Amino acid sequence: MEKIEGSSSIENPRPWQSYHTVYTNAKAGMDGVDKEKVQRVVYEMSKGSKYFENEERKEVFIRQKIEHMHVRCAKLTSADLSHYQKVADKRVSELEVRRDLSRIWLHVDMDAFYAAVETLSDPSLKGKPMAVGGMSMISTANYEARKFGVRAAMPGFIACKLCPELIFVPTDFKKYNYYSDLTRKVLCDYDPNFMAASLDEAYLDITEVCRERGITSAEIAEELRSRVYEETGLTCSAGVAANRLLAKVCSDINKPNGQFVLPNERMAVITFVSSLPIRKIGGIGKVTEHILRDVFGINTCEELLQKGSFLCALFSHSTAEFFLSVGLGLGGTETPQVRFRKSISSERTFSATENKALLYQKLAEIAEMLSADMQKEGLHGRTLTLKLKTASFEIRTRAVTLQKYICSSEDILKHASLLLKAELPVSLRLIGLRVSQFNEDKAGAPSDPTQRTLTSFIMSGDASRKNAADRSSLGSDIRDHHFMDDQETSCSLGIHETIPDEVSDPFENNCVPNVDDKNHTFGDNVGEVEKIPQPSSSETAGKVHLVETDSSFLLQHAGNNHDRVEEEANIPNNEGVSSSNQTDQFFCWVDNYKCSLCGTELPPTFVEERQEHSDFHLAERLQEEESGSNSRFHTPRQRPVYKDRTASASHKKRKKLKSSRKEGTHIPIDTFFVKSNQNL
DNA sequence: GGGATAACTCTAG
DNA sequence: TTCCACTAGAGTTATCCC
Repeated sequence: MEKIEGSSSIENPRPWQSYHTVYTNAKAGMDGVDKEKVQRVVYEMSKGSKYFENEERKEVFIRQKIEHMHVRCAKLTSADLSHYQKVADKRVSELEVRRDLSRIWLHVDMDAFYAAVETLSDPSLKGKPMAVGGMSMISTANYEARKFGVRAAMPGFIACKLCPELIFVPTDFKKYNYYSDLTRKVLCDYDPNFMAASLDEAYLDITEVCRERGITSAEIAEELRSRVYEETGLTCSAGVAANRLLAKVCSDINKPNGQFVLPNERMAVITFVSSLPIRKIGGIGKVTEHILRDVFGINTCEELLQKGSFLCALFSHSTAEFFLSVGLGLGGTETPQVRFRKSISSERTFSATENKALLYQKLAEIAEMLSADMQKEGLHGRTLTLKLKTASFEIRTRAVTLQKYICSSEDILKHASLLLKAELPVSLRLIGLRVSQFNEDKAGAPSDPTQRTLTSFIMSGDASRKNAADRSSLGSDIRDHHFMDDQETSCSLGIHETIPDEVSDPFENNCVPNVDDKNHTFGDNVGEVEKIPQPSSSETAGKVHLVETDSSFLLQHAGNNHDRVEEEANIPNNEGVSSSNQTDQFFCWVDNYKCSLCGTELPPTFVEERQEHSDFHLAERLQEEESGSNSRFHTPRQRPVYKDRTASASHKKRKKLKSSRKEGTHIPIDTFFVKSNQNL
């Protein structure tokens, strides 16, 4: 999507070629697929939709980030580069010292798991293109369907276009859990401490079983796959290597029903990763690949090492280290002990609506579902996060940390309603709720978050160091079999302001619809994780940060509901509403395209973004004026309550300025390099 | 300066 | 005809407060 906006089919006869979807990376069973055709169909089916427009917006921001990185690269002097080359060399040396070739890891991955299970249940599906899922989204597709370009995470209606004969089968997680359990019983014989990554994937340390039985890892893999087939009738693929990251890459090489063994020798590893595309690495997704390729010209893992100086110069320590370790073919080799879940959530998509009663009804339903899940697990948490997806696919999250641990649907709904209320009016297509910061009492009785526990007291001493160490030894997506003990989560004795639980509750005065109506259109609430209550050592009382950080908020709400803003935020009447007029006095769009103040390019079609952008400059100017008079910023904060997000106009403006991630020239460049799987 | 918190982003299955 | 899910973890930045 390099230049979709404004381009016609005459200017660009193949606009789909630049439409970056997640469907363009290689996937097992899709070698012979006509990729151009798939891209064209996906593009044709998507263009013009709200989803597509949002993808365009996201693409613009990524391009801006890439531009910023180009600029930063260009500013690096030879002295800088020389310095960062030394930094990179030192880190590579340190990483090399830590290379561990003593363990043998096997990654087992069931072939098209859900589809294979459905075919077992209904043999008439054999040989026919089939997908598990529905019109909105496909969970997985069998290999016959993949030949047409149909794949997981693809909307069903697009899949239909690619393969009109496609058979849809609804998901049935009872079945998948049953077959997953059968498989895991086999895995236990090879590594009782195996790490399940999902229902259909697991990592096994087969070092001991190889040694005890005196056979090779290839033989173990053959035997294991054969036993899984005998027990379940399902095929799987396996990868064997010295660490989990490489084992996962290897399991994909001879898929389906195959295996690949990478010898535990340094040279073999180095040779293997040298030509390996970075996208094959778990943790490097569409965006990271895009940036590494466009900014640094990096396509293979070897090039990560070659460009080490640039990576160390432009990325955070942990991110740069991850890239270098990938270049060296390093990954996790230790088996973590226990791991606890850190959050639990529930979200549902529905037809977009701005009907308040309907939105509160959806919220109530989700609160019910979440509460039921929490009670099943005996979980109580005190941070509640509301997730919203607007009709235009914009994602917002709003969170509150409470003084007490909650798990009842009433408590969840009470606080969630307050968060939602602050966002109204808005047209939404998704509402989600997440609870985190669980208590330590596994029996379920909420503990007092203000009281320090012995565990947290002991563990708090080197919290940050231990967290860093954990990250380097654990694949974060190993989430459902052995949860890491994260009791060392940092804590402090600092006293913070907290939300009184008896806070004035507008929800109680709201007309919240009767939640008895269970005939909602929500899909199955599926959880595939073995959940273990997580202790929390965070002992400080929470505080509220309900101040909007999205620059669009002030504008949106000032424009849509300025009465409320005026009343709640005490903002002068014309501050938000007429911002564009004020801005026009010192700001314009050069060539109707470029910001006269900062040079950010935004096409005329990006109406909302341009509005946000101009208001950003207005806010910036106002802030300058305020800081000149030096007044309100030094006023002590009031005790925070829910209305705090609009309690102080100056406060709000300041926060808005600093965290406006949508504002082109002020976007932190390297904020989004997440390596959730970096240690596999 | 550092811990806690909030918001956002990326990734994976 | 239908028109892009759900769950979870982790990293980064900004802000507040001590």
